[in-house]
Amino acid sequence: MNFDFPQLLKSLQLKVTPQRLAILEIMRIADTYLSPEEVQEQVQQRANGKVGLPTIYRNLEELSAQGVISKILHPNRQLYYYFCANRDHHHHFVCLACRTVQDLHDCGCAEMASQIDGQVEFQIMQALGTCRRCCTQNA
Amino acid sequence: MNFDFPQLLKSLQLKVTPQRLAILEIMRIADTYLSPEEVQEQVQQRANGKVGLPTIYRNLEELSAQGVISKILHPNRQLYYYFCANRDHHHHFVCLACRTVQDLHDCGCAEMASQIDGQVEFQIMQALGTCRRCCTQNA
DNA sequence: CTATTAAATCGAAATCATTTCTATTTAGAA
DNA sequence: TTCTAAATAGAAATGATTTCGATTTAATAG
Repeated sequence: MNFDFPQLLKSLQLKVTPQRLAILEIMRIADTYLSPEEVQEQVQQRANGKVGLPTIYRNLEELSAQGVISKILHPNRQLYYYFCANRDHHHHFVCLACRTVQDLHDCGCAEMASQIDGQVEFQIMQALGTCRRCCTQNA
Repeated sequence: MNFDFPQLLKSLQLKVTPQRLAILEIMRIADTYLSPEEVQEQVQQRANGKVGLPTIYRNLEELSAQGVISKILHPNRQLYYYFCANRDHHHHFVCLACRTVQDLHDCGCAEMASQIDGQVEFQIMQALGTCRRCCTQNA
């Protein structure tokens, strides 16, 4: 992963705006997944200024579409986002209690794809639950 | 799959209401996935009477939670439901064009689960795209 | 068959995450 | 510096989904 965000944005043909840089930086240092509103709060704290929620939504979606951050589908039907430096093909296990994310490497994606009679455009593979740490604490 | 819906409902400790039976029947005969509103329309046509949307939503969710029908997460963020007679562990490939659903058998779920350091509560595995038939037609 | 009761339904209204809209600003190219 | 397409801001709209209270009903027991 390229941590030179200005350059990263340029390579994606996106303008280098302070808002985008702030969003990327917040996402990078977060160690849990965040909701758009949480991203807004933290961006505003950091920048000491206002950033509109539509801007947050738009950028998170763009960055997610470009594969820079990953989207998390929560059972509560809200969207969350997570910055993952790992560029290899992999999936996530999401702890709903502490909001941490584990990378999962081995998967059957290729095997599954080979069974599909058509062209895959979206693929969702995600496990959600309670990580061992949280399981232990609540036991 | 048990197609004796009254008995099925009893086994799930759900009351056997005309609304539930109508929903199950509509889902069973549908050959594509349906939105809650579409289920409502078809239920009302069939029953020649009104059924409230909250009833539809509640029942689809209950039946989905019990594994009787499966939920489809659409990129447009709406929920759709699909009745699948196949009771074995499997996943789906969903055609966004014609709304048909293919069963996918081989998957790496077990392998993925074994990597997870925690307890899985929800697992989403779904591929969406365009089936071969639709690919061909639009080419 | 009737009484009872918890579950289910109805319809209206509320919710609220997300998106749209339009005016304004700004990054980046010329 | 000028220009322009892209990006942002703020307010407002959207619309799928959920909640609420009142009413009905399925199912059990007498």
